[in-house]
Amino acid sequence: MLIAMSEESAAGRPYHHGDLRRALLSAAATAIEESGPAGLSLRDLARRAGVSHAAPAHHFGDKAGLLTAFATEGFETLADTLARVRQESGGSLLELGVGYVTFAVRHRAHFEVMFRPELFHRDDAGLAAAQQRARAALRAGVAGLPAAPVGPEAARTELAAWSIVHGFATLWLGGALRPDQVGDDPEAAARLVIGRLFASPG
Amino acid sequence: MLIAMSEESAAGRPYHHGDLRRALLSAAATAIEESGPAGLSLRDLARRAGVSHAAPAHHFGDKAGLLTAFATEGFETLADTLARVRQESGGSLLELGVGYVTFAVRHRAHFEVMFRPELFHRDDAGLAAAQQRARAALRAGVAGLPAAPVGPEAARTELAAWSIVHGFATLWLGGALRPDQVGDDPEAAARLVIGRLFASPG
DNA sequence: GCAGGTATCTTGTCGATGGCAAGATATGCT
DNA sequence: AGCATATCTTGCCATCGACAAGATACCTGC
Repeated sequence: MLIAMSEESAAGRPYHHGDLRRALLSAAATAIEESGPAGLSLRDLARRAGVSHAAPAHHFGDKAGLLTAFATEGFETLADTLARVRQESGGSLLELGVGYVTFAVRHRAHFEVMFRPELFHRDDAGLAAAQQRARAALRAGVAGLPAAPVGPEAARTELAAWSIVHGFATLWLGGALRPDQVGDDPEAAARLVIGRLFASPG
Repeated sequence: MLIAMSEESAAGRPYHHGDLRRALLSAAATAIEESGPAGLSLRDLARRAGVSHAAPAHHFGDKAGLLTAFATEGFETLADTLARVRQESGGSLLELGVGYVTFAVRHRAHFEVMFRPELFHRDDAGLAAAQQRARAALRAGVAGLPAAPVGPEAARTELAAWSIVHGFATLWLGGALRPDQVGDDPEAAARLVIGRLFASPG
């Protein structure tokens, strides 16, 4: 519950590792980027953090618990990213979509876990709250359009926007898009694709 | 190499199981629908098929080999589905997109493996051929539009269409869409969403 | 400052899994 | 009929997730 970051963290290894929970989540990102969520092993994370094989269970209960925390972290980062983009771009839905893709590419490991509910505890309260935050950020992007749709049309627009950016991100991460066809810059490619759906007002 | 479907298959169990390869692929679909690709176990498949735990390895080499065959099967079915839809709908890109979503929902297990290259051998020749077939079916849908785009614009349209249907299917399968917001009929919801991108010419 | 309580981590174990090796058995070709 | 081969079985090992029990360091209350 408290942050036990003493001066020891600078010198030797902090006591009882000091911040194992964070270290494990960080190691998980690296491991998932290397081998995907299916190849993740709690024992491998423990080795990366330099602790015994059973240490992770204390912080997360089980493997799904760790991935629940990992997904929650992802949804929070996504919500923050979208909020910041909306601020900086003046409410452009195009830029919001590009921000979504940017998040997926830069936080590939998180993104790959976030939408795979069989990997984590989908009824976790913190997770649901983070999901709501991210969802609200997306909705605000649609609601803030100059010619903002209302009612069912708004929901449809939101879902269409979400679908196209989510689909592009997923296809990109899955390696389904040949570099010689879409280039090697995911943001530029995303901008062209999303532009096919919405003309940028900003 | 040959189909050993003798008259025994009707009476008792066919000898040496008869068609274990097919039985394992079929069992894999059921198992993946139940627990996702990550929870798949070769030993569980062997139990479902009534053979010893090492039997699957003979047909597929390893787990990734089985999933390679499984993904190939998926791409072939997808290509067939898209070709049939294009025939029946008279070349409507909207209906082609709906067909993509229908495939994903009705062959959920296949779809969940097909775009996760870390699960299979991505350099497999048969897999690549099946991917090409499916990809060509999608491209033909764009090329057959009444006002068919050409050059880079065609590629952009193709990618936008693929992204929006793939994204919608992925979000639907991942349970990210609340039934009270999009209903419980994926095809109807997909039609509305895709319609946001392309007006149906058919 | 110290003693009890607690959070954190370790060690040991169990059942299950993937993969490999070696052997058994049926099939088909000659 | 006999032999080569495809198919399947048995046995084994390293690894994994989960659990139980114990050790260690911290922290609170006095």
